[in-house]
Amino acid sequence: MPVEPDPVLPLLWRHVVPQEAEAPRRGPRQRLTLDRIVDDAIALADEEGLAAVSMRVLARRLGIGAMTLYTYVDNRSDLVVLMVDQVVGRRDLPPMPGTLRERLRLVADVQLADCREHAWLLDVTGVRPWLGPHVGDRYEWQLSAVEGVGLDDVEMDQTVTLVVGFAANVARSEHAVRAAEKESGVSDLEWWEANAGPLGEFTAHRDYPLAGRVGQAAGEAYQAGTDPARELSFGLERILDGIEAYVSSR
Amino acid sequence: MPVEPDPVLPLLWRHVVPQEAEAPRRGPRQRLTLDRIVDDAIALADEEGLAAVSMRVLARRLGIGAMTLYTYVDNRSDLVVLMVDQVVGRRDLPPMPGTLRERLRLVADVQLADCREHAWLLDVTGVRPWLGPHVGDRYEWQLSAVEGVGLDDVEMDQTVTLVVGFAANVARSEHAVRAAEKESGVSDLEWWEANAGPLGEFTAHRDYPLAGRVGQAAGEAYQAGTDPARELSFGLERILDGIEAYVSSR
DNA sequence: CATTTGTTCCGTACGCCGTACGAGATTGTG
DNA sequence: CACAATCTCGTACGGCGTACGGAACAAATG
Repeated sequence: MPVEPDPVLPLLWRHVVPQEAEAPRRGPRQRLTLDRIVDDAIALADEEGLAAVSMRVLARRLGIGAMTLYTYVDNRSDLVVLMVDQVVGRRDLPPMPGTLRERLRLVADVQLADCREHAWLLDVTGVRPWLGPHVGDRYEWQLSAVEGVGLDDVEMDQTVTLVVGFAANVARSEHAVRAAEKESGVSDLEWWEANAGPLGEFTAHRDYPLAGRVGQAAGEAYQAGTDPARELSFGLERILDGIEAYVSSR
Repeated sequence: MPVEPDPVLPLLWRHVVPQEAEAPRRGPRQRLTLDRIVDDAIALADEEGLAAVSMRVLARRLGIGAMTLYTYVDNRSDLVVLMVDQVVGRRDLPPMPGTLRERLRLVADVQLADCREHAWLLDVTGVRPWLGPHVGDRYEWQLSAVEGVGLDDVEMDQTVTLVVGFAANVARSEHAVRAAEKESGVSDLEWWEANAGPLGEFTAHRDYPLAGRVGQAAGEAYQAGTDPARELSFGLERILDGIEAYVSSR
């Protein structure tokens, strides 16, 4: 059985390929644009999380019937794909600075900023990469940071993946705390105040010499929250050291 | 309003603290053990994914009524917390080898293996870390890899986070492909065969000099799938280079 | 012994979810 | 004008988590 082309692709690339959208179609005009719908879906996800973007809630927000959404989009997961590409396309990508180190730092900063502003991006799974034009633009821009430094093609991809993945992990750990607070309705600090006692009784039955000491230090450092960039910097600098060493060794 | 202690904690630590579980309780004995329930939930998640672990389906698998599950667990998210700690506790942790590099490689390998065998771990979000005894054991073990090399406490945590997070990202990218295949019912290869044409028409309207070249090379390298460890090695070795350089510079 | 009390078990029901289906309204085409 | 295609959207189905209440049961109490 042959596989049909994915119907979400023409939607993703709708602004790149003007196509025959100009041909007048029968029936009433659509009252909304797909851009408007996806923008509202993004706003909703920013405010309430990806799970809150249900077809009914989004439709009500847009002032249309729930099923009307399905005349714009085949299903919910296609909508999420469109959201990702559209939100990635919003950021205009600064020109690459001079040194490799500065370039990769910029790549990480941009990724972290996007994931912080749209934490639901971290919840998007099961999407084939490299689908939409803006994601393509982003990948192209990221690769331009490591072009011409002596890496082969596969290594370029792996380097970008490494840096971008690390930035996403930083955002993910931040997001995990917020998500837990939101789900339970209890702030992180309140939770620890209420549970330090019971937890202490339990851990007393086991030995956690390192975890106890280090966990506390890391928790305080995080709680102090001096520089939000601080969490990023240690890991990122180690990664960049490793990449620079590799590049200059060739 | 004071916050109550989290009722999932006694469940998590039930095997560590024998507590008053021995006291005979009124009413009929519970027909199942919590361990059995969580084990079945883990098996179900391994087979069908975390989303397939619904209270009804799990209860049917266990041969009990759906609502009976709530006499063992307060709610579904508590069940997931128990699943995580229990599955993390299954692996027995090998002793740490001699060099820092070997140690961190082992930490990464173990993390990757767990995430590959139980890909649903990557879907677990909103869980406060450091909750259960086995997660604590794991963290203790991971920290022992970087103990005594000259890092301060916060740096030890960041180093472990860096390595573990990278291994998880490798598993995540593998999982993303499988998840997309499962959701759409179309294998990755089939999808690209069916969509290479349309996608080519779209990308022809835009310039992706690097992304086109590198994406193809990376895709082929992945498709060839020579050594599964290969994907891990490049990024991990760069990270370890960076960590070693930092450690020896102090 | 009988009664009370706290548990376990679980059927029913409510309000969510994604979405299949089909009826009516609206528009361009022959 | 009639026809055909398209948009809009109410209804409905099967899933989800889980609140609630009743029945069965076993230990504590009289």
